[in-house]
Amino acid sequence: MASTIKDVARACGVHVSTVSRTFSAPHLVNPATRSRVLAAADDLGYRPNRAARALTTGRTFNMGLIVADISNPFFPPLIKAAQAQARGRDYHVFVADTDEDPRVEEELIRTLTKQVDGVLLCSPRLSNKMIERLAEDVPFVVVNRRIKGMPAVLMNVAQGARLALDHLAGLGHHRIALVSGPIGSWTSNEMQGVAAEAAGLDLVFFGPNQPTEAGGLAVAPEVAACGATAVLAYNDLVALGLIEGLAAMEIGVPDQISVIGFDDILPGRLNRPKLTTVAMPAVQAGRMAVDLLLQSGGEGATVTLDTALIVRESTGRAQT
Amino acid sequence: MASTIKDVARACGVHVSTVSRTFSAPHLVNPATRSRVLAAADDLGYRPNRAARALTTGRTFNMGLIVADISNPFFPPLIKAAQAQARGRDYHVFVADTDEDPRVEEELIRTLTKQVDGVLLCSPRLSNKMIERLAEDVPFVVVNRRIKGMPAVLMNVAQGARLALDHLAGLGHHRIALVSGPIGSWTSNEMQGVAAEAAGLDLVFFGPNQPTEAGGLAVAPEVAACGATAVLAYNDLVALGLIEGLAAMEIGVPDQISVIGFDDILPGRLNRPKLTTVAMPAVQAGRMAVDLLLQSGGEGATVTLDTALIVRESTGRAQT
DNA sequence: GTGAAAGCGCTAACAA
DNA sequence: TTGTTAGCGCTTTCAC
Repeated sequence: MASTIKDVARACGVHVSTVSRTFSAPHLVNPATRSRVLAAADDLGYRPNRAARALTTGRTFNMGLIVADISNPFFPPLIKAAQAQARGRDYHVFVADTDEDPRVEEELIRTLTKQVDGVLLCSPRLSNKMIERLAEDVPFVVVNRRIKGMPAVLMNVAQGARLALDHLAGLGHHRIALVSGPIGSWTSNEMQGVAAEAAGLDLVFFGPNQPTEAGGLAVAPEVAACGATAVLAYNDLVALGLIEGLAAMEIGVPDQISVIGFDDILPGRLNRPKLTTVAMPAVQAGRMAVDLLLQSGGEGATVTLDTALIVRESTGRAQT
Repeated sequence: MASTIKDVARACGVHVSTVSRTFSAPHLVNPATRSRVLAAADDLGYRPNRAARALTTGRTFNMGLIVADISNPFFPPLIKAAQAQARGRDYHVFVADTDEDPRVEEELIRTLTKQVDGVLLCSPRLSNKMIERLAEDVPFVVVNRRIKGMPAVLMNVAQGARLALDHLAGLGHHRIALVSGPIGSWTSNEMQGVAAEAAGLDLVFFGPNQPTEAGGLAVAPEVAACGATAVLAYNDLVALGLIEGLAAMEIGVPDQISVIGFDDILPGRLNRPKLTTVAMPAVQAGRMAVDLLLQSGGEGATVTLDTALIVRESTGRAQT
């Protein structure tokens, strides 16, 4: 059913290499022949087999996109954007979910390696050393993590955290709970870094936590008990879980406790109260990651994207 | 850097075909040789090139998953599940977003065809005729749509709609607004079919609408004005938008109007009031779709998955 | 049980 | 401008 270059060649009485040329170097073939070939190809519904082509050229026109959890609402917009950008460059993208498991992540990368021109690693859970090792076999662009000498798309979490802390301080909050994410998360570390140098604030640290609603729900009692009047959560999901847990204890947000999340995901925008959050430029990040991967020239380039505080309804003046 | 079958062959002094056999038909090779080959392969970090293998075997161990909008919260769990199931079968999956554009959808399928063993079409926007045509070149499994003779994974929307309507009737609602989705949506049609045969209920129809929060927000005034005491929305996003629009008009849910959505997406679970909804088995659908695609025997098999009403907080007794 | 040879669909020198 | 040839990495007869 599916026609090959041979069929086309036979159909218009030329050699296969001529057909090949019409597609990969059209200017090298006689206009008349070219149009004959094109007509025949169109007629047969011929499409070059990209995998076969890759065997000789070394370029697959495929890329991998590896992510810890597709259903974390933070990722879909990023995936969508990356996928769209890739399509614009005639690339297909393998999307793989590691289920937060480093072993799965490693195995996925290994099996993908030969089939792609590069892979986008989003918030990887693998160690730096392992990533560096794997990078010997396939080009990476890392999103949300900094690894020396490796192209990366970073979001300015520190900036966002400062914005958030300033906002809270401005509302009269002093004792603030910092609810972090999983161990080894780059984002978490950045947040803590900012917290460590925050002057005049009394920060209480909680972690590690699952980066999910459940994680937030679980720490809610501790957070409530610590005497903080505000909390900065690892991400919106955690923040939302936290709010829910607080509500179960009849603690109102923002009346009794203010809550800020990170990411700006859809559920936060729809929540009541609407979540105050640090918006992460996921769409832009997806696009940039693809560009960085494809412009082989820019080795080691690191892009840092701005974040922004979006004040909505989950933060308010500290109760006195 | 990346080693091939040749490298392994040379490393342990056997012919490439022996190495090939060790991986694809281990029982045909002498145990002693086998372990020598395996050792060498491991040593060199050899991984078979799947694309090259596909060239001879005709099986790529790749599949495509095409979806209209990755960032619609309904899809990520389905994608994740499909991806996980595929991984368990040693398959990789190309995920592509069509941006709701049929042309993009067609082009994507065409370029993917040679590179995959089959494709999962989720809520496709293409015409039946076109899908049937494309199916000549690559096996499909369609999700959320019925096309004669084509394997499909359906969710029992009609059942869910009946459940929802019964629930509302039981709460004393008679005049119920039906807020539909886009034109030509299979799901919308199913819902309307059920509505048409609902006895003793006074249904008011609104549509078509965008399948988003904005769509719900936009119809809120009309719905409020129509005198209905309850509404069945096309999906959760629409329901959420509706609730927000109603709130803006100071109409309380469920005190003044009850609202039911479809899908059971995360934002609905986190919303206040928590959304009453008809849960769609997205995870199961993703898994089943993969299974259907892979069990080539089951041609034309159609699976219909049950839906379930999840009563939460957005529905209550009709006000009298 | 293992090697030799052909071929999958395509590209890339090299000739003609 | 076009055809010839070789080969990408792998599998699969077919001999041995």
